[in-house]
Amino acid sequence: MPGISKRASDAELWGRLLSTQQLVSKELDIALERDAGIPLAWYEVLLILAKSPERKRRLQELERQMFHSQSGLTRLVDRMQTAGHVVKEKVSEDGRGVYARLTTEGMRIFRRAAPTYVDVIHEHFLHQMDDEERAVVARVLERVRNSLLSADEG
Amino acid sequence: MPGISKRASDAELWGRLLSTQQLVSKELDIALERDAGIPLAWYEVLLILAKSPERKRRLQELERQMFHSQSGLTRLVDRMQTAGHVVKEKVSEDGRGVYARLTTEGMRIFRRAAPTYVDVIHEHFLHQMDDEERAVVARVLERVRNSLLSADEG
DNA sequence: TTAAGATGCATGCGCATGCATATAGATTTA
DNA sequence: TAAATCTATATGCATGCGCATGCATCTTAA
Repeated sequence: MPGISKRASDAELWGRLLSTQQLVSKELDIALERDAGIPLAWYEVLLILAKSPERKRRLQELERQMFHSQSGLTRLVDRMQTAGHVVKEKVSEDGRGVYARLTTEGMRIFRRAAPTYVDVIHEHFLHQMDDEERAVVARVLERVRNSLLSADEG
Repeated sequence: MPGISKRASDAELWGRLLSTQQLVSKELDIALERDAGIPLAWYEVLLILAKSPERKRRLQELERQMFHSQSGLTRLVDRMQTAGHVVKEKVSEDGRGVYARLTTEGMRIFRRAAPTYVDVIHEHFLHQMDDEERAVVARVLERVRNSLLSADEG
């Protein structure tokens, strides 16, 4: 009954993606908390800022690159500022805007956290597939994402 | 430079999985809220219960099949009971245990929600890949999940 | 140049979550 | 069989989130 088993595995595919994401994220969060004392959400901000010119980025841009609401991002950055990892700075060209800028301390924490993050992703995710499988997964995920992003426009 | 682009796409692969999961989940949540008036988390409970013998399941078992803490599950079921979708019942063989049982109303809501759920998963996820790709993705995700589950035991 | 609307961020509020702990019942052990 | 231990669920508490809204600033157009 290839038809039946095919349908069954189809129905499960989304569930597998979900549990994979949850398990890897949980693993990342625990490892980062242990090795660098920060939650995963903070690492994601540190990563974006560390790759940005002048190690700063407007909240607005952070919001688009992350999956947080606007208010959620404001407060996430607030907490990181309290912890000394970032500072908020006014945007001179736009009186409404605010930059989040990485501090030296924030950069230090990022450097400590990065190897942990990379290790977990490699060990539990990337190393579990060969080159060909990686290519297929990348292609499929990209297609799915584009389908959703273009749907949102309408 | 195949080496460089390969590394670049590797680094992004986890990010793509993450954003795919977030976008599809968001889409599901919005669609279910609109068509059946329930959040995604409720649908997941309804689905498990609807497939269970006598449409009931112990909280303990629900907890294992879902990604919620024990207390989170207690309260999720509480809210669904308040809404009339499930009832909690004592387990006669174990005085500590509690069943969550689907009510007629809960089943009604599930029947209304199911087509929406299935449609979104198909349109935005399953239909975005062919049979061969589906097989690869299923295989890879299963391997990743097993790697994480066996790691947790240690 | 000024009024109408759009944009960027902050904040009050209520909800859901997880952790730690409490409680009640089951099981093991001496 | 009483005490110790373990298990299933509930609950107090702190935290983080999103929505709705507020306020300041920018843009547009007549």
